[in-house]
Amino acid sequence: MISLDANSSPTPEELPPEIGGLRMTKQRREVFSVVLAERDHPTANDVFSRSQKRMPTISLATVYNCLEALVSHGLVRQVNFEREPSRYCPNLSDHCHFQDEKTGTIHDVVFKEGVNLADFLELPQGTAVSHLEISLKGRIGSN
Amino acid sequence: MISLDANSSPTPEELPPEIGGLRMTKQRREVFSVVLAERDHPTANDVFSRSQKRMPTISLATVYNCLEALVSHGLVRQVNFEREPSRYCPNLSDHCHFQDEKTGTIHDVVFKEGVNLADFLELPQGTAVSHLEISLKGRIGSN
DNA sequence: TCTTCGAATTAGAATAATTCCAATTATTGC
DNA sequence: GCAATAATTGGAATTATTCTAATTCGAAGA
Repeated sequence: MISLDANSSPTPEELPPEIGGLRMTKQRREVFSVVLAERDHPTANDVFSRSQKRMPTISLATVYNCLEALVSHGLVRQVNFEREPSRYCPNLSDHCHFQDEKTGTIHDVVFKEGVNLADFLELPQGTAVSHLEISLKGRIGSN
Repeated sequence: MISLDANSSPTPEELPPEIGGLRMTKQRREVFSVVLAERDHPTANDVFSRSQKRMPTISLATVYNCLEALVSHGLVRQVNFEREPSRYCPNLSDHCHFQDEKTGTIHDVVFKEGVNLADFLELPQGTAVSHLEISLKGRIGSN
């Protein structure tokens, strides 16, 4: 699996020819490595401009295509806050997101050990949840 | 307060001149009564076309203005599912939303008695959550 | 009742994120 | 190396939403 080591992330060249069933191309490697590199929940546009540094010919449409491919193969998570542009997150562990209202910064928030949906939601019986998104907004500390 | 009785919802004329600090106008009454009338999480466009039935001169911009006024005064909730158009919900009780992937229908899901955020989230200390949105997607029953 | 003045409404233009399209370019399997 | 297939590209199109500037409304005071 692709490591999320905080101190080092793979360069595009280090990524294998296939990940999780998704055939990697030069552009997909570039985009994926950009998303892996900084855990700051970049928008498609952010990814685009960062990718352009190494690959000036990449197009925004391709960035969208690559992100969609990565998301649909479960390699990257798409994060939405209300009607803001989607953001992308390489952290695949179970977590949700908190946005600091002051700065706009998004922080990962993990679930407490061993909790699961049915513990806090009155789900109608027979529901199979395939997708869950929890988004928090607020202030942090003394801000 | 405005009742959410399942069997009857106020006509625009029945709404008072001011609700929750928001001065009501003809259009705001119309829009509000439309949102109160059917709990099917309509989009702004849905609200627009329903409003046009009684008030053919209302404009889409006004519907957006009214919805925004109602939302910012806490009379209506804005509901987002990924990048779909926003929907509007008159249910002000603490709840979240489940979207049936088959039909697109959105159902309200209530929290279990007495649960609160801190019970299931590892929130960094000092965070004040001002806004929370939980969106589920999946299949229901035998669908 | 008449006037005034801020707020609300309106139509239409503008914006911005995202998707689509048709043409080109890569890549894979033979 | 050569089809066949898939990915990339630039630009146009789409679409939800917001903005703008002009008009209209409505409450409050004269």
